[in-house]
Amino acid sequence: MPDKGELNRQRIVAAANKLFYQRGYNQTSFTDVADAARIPRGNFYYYFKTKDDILAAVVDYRIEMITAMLAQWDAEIAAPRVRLQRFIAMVRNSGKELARFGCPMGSLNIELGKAQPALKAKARKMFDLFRDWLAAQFKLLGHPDAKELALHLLGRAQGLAVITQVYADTGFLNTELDQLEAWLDKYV
Amino acid sequence: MPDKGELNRQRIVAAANKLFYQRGYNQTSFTDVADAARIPRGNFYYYFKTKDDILAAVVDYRIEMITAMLAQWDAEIAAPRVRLQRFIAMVRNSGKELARFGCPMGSLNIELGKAQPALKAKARKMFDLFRDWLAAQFKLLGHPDAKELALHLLGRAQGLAVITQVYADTGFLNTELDQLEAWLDKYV
DNA sequence: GTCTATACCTTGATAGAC
DNA sequence: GTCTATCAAGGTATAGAC
Repeated sequence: MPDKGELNRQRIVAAANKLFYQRGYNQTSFTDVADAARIPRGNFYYYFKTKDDILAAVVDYRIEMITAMLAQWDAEIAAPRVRLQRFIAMVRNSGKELARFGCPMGSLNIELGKAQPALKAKARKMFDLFRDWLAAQFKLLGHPDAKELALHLLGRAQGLAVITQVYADTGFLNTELDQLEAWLDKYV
Repeated sequence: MPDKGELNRQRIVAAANKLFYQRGYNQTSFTDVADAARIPRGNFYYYFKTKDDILAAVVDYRIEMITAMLAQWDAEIAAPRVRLQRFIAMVRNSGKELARFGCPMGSLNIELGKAQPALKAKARKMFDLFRDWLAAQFKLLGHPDAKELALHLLGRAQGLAVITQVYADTGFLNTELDQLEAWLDKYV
């Protein structure tokens, strides 16, 4: 069984993960995270020395989540085309959160990309996971330009996330995702 | 001729506009703006009472710029299809800035959308300008679903901006814009 | 491992002399 | 209109008792 320290660490990462998504990294303070995790501020530094360390742990956590999700899709779904549909279904299921807070991957990368290059490099790895997984599916479907198609789909999803957040509405998201599904069926 | 106060005000807005884009709104301090505008910190408050006031002025400034640009396109270009191509050309010409700082409209809306709803409402108006102008062009081309098409094009551009910033590369941007131009020629 | 207290800095913002 | 001095609040981070 995990020791108490490890449990506290996990609580902190989970709380930070949520806050960084909902408020943004720079808009979340140490105190916010400590309060949410119900860890006294002083004790906090036993687990993480700097705020950047917390972000690194949060990104690692997200990378683990994404990796596990993609592995599960691979295990559950044999057909690449259906796997791609699963990706689109995930975006659709995230509609409510997208409308409120945008894409967790996209918004973090945009925030860090402005003036925190070291942190951004780490955050970009989340994109790499999806890009490579999508490209693998397109390749299985016999597309030589698999990487371009992967970026196309990823870019479409990011654009939808932005519009959905800007207008705080999922209507456009759903019609566009319908079109993307039709495109997958017809042309891919 | 404008009085000195008005000139100072304009200098502040111009400096803030640049910094809010390059660093983000919340990551830009009063001091940053004052230094960039070369206005002593104390004197600063003669022109703007709060940071939100500066943002409001910056958004108004951007709205003026966008409005003027769209009006100029309308005046210079008669054919709606060519106007739409002009929009795509603008995105293409912004490649370098997109790679470094993302889309000025998109990144601001995403940042403010997280936890500053009042400020976000104002920032969204920039999107409205483009959406309505694009919709007008599609309508002139006889499309009953002009608003959907406008949001589609706007969303595509936003998605490209995100991918371009995440990977700090304009290669994908340009190939995708080529495809968008072909789509305009063929299907619109 | 846990927690209190606190140092030290930067922030947005004000007062008031000139 | 301009500028100095300063404030209170909130930020990250540390020292050290328990």
